[in-house]
Amino acid sequence: MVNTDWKSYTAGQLAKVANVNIQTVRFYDRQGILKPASRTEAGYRVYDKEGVKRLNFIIQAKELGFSLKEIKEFLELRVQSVQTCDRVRKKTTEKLKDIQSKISHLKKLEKTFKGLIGDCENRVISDQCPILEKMEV
Amino acid sequence: MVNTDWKSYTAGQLAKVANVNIQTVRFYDRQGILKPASRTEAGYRVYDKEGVKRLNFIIQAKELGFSLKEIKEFLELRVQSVQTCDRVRKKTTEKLKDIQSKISHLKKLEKTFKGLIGDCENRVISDQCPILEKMEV
DNA sequence: CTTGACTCTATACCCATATATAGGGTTTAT
DNA sequence: ATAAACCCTATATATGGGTATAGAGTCAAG
Repeated sequence: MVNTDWKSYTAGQLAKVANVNIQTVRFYDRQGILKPASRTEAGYRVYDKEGVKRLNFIIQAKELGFSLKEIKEFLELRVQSVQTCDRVRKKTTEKLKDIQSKISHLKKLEKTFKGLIGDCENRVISDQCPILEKMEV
Repeated sequence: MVNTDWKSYTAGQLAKVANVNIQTVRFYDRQGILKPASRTEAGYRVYDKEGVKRLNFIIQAKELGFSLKEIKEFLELRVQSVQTCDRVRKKTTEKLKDIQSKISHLKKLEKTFKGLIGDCENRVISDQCPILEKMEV
C-alpha cells in the first residue's frame, strides 16, 4: 500500500499553492525558515506537506506584524530536552505577552471601527478624525 | 484662566514622549500622516496632544501589521458628508474584516503558545516543531 | 532527440521604512 | 553676546523583505 498522505512539491508548486512568488520560497529557504525536506539528485528542492504548513504559517504570521526573524524564532522553539525547557518557556511566555497585547489592541480597533460604521449609518457628520477621537489609546 | 489642557510639543519633544527618533517624526510628516498643528515663525513644527495621540496610534498600528499607507487611510476616514458616507462605510467594513481575521489568527496563536508552555512544564520532549504541530492552519 | 517548461545559483535591483549626516538657522541660559 | 542645545532642509545611507534577470542545467512529451 502506497502512502497517499505523502505528497511532494517542487519550489514552484509550493509557491503556487501558497500563492507567493517562487523567488520568495527560495528567499525563505536562504533565510533558514523554509528548508526543503530534501533535494533531488539534480539539486531541486523537495517539499512535503509540512513545507506547505510552514509557508502558510509564515505568511500568516507576517500579516500579524511579526518579522521574519521573530517567525524564525517561533519555528525554532521546541522542547528538545529538559535543559532547553526553561529557555523555551521564557521565550514563549514573552511572546505570548506580545500576542495578547496585539489581541487587545486589535479589539479596541475593532470597537472603534464598528462605532465608525454605526456613525456612518446614523449620518453623524464630523470633520474630526473619528479613529483618534474614539480610541482611548 | 489659562487653558492648561493645551500643551505644545516640538518635533523633538514629541519624538521623546513617543520614544521614536526625531527623523521618524519628520518622515511621518513628509508622508502626510503626522502634520504639525502649526509651525512657528522660524518654521519649527508645533504639535499638540492630538499629535501625541496620532503618533501613538501610528506606532501601535504598525505593530499590528498595518503599513503606513493603510494607517494613512485609517486616519483619513471620516464622515464629512452624506456623499462620503458610503465610501467610508465600505472601506471601514473591509478593514473591519481584516481586523477580525487578525484577531482570530492571533487567538489560535495564543492557544498554541499556551499549549507549548504547558508541554514545557510537563516536560513533553519532542523534536518536532510544536508550533506547526499544534496549529490547525 | 529536440523543444518547452520547468529547475538551479548568483547577482542586481526595488520599495518601504527608517536613520544619519552635512550645512545652516534659532533659542535659551549664562 | 556667546555657547550649548535645539530646530530646519536636503541628501545619503541602511535594513528588511522581497522580485527580476542572466546563464545554465533538467525533465517529460511528441
